[in-house]
Amino acid sequence: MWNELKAAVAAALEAAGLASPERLARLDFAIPREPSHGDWTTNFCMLFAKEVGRPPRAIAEELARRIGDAGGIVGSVEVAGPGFLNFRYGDAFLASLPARILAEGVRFGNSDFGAGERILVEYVSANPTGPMNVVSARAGAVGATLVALLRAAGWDAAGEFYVNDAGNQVDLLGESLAARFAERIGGDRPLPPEGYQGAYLRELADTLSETEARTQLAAPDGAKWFRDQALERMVAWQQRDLGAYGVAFDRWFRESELHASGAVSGTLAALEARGMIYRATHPEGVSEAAQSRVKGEEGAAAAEATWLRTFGFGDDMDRVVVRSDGRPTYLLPDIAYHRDKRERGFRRAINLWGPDHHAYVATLSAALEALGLERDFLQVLIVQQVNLLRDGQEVKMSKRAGEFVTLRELVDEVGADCARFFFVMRSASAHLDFDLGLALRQNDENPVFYVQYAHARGAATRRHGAERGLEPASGAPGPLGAPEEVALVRKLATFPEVVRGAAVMREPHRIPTFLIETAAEFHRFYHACRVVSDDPDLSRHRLRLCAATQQVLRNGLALMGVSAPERLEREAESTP
RNA sequence: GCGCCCGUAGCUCAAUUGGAUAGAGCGUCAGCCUCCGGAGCUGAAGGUUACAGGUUCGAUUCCUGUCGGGCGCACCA
Repeated sequence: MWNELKAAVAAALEAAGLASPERLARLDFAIPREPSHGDWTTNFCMLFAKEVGRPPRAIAEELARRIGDAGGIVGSVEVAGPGFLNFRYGDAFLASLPARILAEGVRFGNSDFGAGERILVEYVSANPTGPMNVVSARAGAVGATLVALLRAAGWDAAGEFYVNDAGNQVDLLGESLAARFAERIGGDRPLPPEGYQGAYLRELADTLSETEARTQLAAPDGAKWFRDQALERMVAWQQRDLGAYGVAFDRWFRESELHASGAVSGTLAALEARGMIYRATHPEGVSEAAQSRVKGEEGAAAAEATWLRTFGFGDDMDRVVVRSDGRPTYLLPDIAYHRDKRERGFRRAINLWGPDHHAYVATLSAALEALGLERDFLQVLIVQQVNLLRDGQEVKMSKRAGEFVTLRELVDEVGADCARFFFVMRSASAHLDFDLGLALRQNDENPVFYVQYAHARGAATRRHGAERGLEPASGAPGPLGAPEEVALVRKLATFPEVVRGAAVMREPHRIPTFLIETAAEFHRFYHACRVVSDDPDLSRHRLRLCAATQQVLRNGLALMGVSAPERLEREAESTP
């Protein structure tokens, strides 16, 4: 519908002699929140009034006269307020919409807006050194929904998990596993001072083949074996937990691949060739603000390191890419990884990071620009932290004490549907309070059930109709008599635009918001309009409207990976 | 000290990349099932959008400052 509107207005602009490529590119439409303002609106007459040299209302009035019906969609156009152009659906279009929705089925809501542009969403990417926490759970829900949204809106999107399997954290993990195995057989191999203390490593040690592990414990290069064992089991564990959560990635990309293929050293060479690399004990490029920091610290400046000129590309100082001892910092493989993404043909990369990495956004963006990638290649979304509550009381999460709620525990307790809906429901950039008690409650405080109930209620109504031999209408559009019917159809009509907007803005939370509103609209309709009645014709048309609503709810829930049950099991009444 | 994110009804949050009269849910109060699932619906009360300026036809949204909360701050990832 957005496309049809744009074409109609573009033609009117052309006819009025006001068209230009720059203006057409900025031409946009929105759905007004106030129903009396129509079904669609655009403010562009106000935006161009100055440069055209005419009052906005005069431009709007001229265009309103020239705009056609946009392929049967638009019933009326009016000029309102300071120069808004408001469009209203025609009755015939609204009446035909339920049938259109059912004909499009799972594709209703999709568009080609992304024009097939390739885009890679990297998310979760939790270090394989311990169980995933609730922030990973949130990132998993948001990331998976974002990928689904981008695909629905016409992008060629893929989801990827970056496995940090090359740093010294993984070495430490292997050492910790060796220590736990030694402990199991009564051997002497102390846990490293910075080692991982969680109970999961003891469990993991128990699954090792005893003979093999004994041999490797004694072998001079046995550390590598423990490292690989620990890594593979941790990654498999992550894959299992995320799978149970309904989050699947197109690829698990390993950092070690970049080292093995020479991509890391190749990236350094490429940066060098662009004159972005120098060796020094101190950074050459430093902002005034960071200057005091550099002077304040003295420990790091013993020997020459290799620096990258990120200062000048938006970072506040240059950064070390190779340490003075010759080992690369984390930054260099990160650059190599993003270079690899670009070379695989992705035009854009979206990364979901935790709040503790937000300062790193400027550094990596600057580094990629220094490498010559497009300025808009990387987009980082910060997924804010989660405050876990239980009936209003904060759940303390301290890793040391081991009271740490994992993704698995969360899914086990509230279910994947509930967890995913709650995480996607709030904008990713805002801190989130997640109340475990509330999520478990199966009543009207819980929006997941509210939406699922609307779907199940539609299904129950259709079952009821079928018992009387009434199936949803399949022929010509029926009249929309009651205002509640019209309101519901209007709401369903907005779904493609909600999907498009959520994808363009990278705001998955708009989907659950829409679903809650749609469910409310359906419940209102259900109360006001008897669906299965003595009038078979009317009954079949209303059953079709139920079916169309279910389709939209299902499509929206599917974007979030949440199920749309045909029936909800009633909670057993505790009263006898 | 510097940087980034956040601040909206008693609580949790929306508000369509600057739009028209700031909306939902919960909680509170008052109503609605002889009828398709009451896990529902209707109504009431609740606001100086933290505060002070600025930009313009128009600001919850953008800019500056103040206050409050969170996170980060040279060869750890």
